[in-house]
Amino acid sequence: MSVSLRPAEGVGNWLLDGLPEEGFERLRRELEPVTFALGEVVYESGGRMGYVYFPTTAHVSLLYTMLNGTTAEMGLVGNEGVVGIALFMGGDTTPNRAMVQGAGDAFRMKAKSMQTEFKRGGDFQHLLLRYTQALITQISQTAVCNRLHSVEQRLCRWLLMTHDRTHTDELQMTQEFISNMLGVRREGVTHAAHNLQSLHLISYVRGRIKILDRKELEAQACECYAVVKEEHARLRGWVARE
Amino acid sequence: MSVSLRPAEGVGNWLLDGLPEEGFERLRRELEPVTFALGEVVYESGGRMGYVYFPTTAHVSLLYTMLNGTTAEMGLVGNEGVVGIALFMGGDTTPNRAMVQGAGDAFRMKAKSMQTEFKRGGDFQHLLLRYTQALITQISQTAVCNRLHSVEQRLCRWLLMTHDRTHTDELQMTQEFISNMLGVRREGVTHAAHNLQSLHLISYVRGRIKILDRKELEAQACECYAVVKEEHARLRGWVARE
DNA sequence: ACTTCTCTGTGTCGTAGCGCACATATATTG
DNA sequence: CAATATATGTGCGCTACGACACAGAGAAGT
Repeated sequence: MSVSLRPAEGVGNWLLDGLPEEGFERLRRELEPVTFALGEVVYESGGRMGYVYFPTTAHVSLLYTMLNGTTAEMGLVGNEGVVGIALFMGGDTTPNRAMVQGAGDAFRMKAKSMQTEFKRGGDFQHLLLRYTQALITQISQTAVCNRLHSVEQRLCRWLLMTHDRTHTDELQMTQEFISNMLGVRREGVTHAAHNLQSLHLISYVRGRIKILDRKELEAQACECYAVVKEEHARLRGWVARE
Repeated sequence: MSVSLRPAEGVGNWLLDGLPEEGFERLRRELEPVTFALGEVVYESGGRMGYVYFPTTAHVSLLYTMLNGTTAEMGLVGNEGVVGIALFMGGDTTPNRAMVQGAGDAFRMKAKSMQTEFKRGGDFQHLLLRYTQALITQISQTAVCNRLHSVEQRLCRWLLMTHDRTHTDELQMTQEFISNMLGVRREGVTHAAHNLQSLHLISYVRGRIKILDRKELEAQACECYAVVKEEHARLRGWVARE
């Protein structure tokens, strides 16, 4: 009991690592490692959700597809959170789709187990709900951001959010892909990305984007990035570190 | 015990009325009626939240103000829900503001009481969480809607959402006000409203808008209205009634 | 009745971003 | 090493919407 089976740094997911030892020990039997490939669909809109996923190195995009086929992202989940909140919120499904945006690993847990654990009502429930609130902030900010900010500002914000959930400075994604996330044309992304490249904030070739100057990217992004990041930090019970 | 102190139709708020008798009896001592005036600020961004509010005839807008002063709405709460979810989600505050958009009544409950009741974990918690998920859907849909749909479509959607939370066919609000909700210029609203009036879907004069043809408004609105409405219905455990 | 305010209508102009068409450059495959 | 597929660059016309400026038409106060 006094010796943890969990590596000192934790398993790599904030929610799991935020648990006290005893809480984690019970949960760990329910966790099963999985690997996600780029583009894999985690949940289909309205579809049955058999598991919740705690990303460690993977990250997952929450997006909505309109009747006419156009898409836009409303949230992004990395190792700070969990994919599948509807399972413990009581809705079972959601009208949006979840898609792997960065290949990598995660732990999954059966829907049933999650619901049981959630109902216990202790630290785990607390963590999950606080995370959910942070996600709500993220989605809310996306709503206003989509309305009020330019493609270029939003691209900066999006690159930063993605970079935060990635372990390298090189993101693997095409402009076409990004356009589906931002809900704009591919050419719009090309244009904005071109600008950022000529400012030496990023560089890219065929589906590989390198982040060159995070600081400047943050300066070019809209305020939304900072708002969401600070709220995530606050809800983790931390003071954001400079 | 067998005789309810609650009127047969309920108190007028879905969450409160969704509770079984015993659950409600305990809660009712904590509830205090309040009246909201149009434009009243319920919560300031980041401000202390002393109460949660269960609207009955009032409705409240959740909105965000950018640094440059422009605003946009991300959600709307009427008698189907509760204002102040951060209090039970564990965040205590949110970065957005809540403002009364339709004058009327509500019940309020002290933050502390709410947290205590929520922790009991029974039906009340269940209802609150399911409502929260519906709200998330609403905000999500607003995010994609803001990105992909025209001012006129969004105005239709917004009028319908507001009408759903109002007891009359006459809404009291200026175009200037609506423009702050939709995150567009006042002239943009004037233009769209003008169109809708010439199609005889609405009529208006100086801050009074009459809904003339709901059915057609729904046809002119984007799909977002229906998606959110159905999801609300589903999460109430009902089948949407035609 | 007169002034003042608030709300809505309208026009002009600038720009962001869309749709489409197509050129170019880099991978991948046979 | 072609041939083909994929990713990015670019130009053009169009539309929605922004910023600004001001006119007219109820309300509301004096």
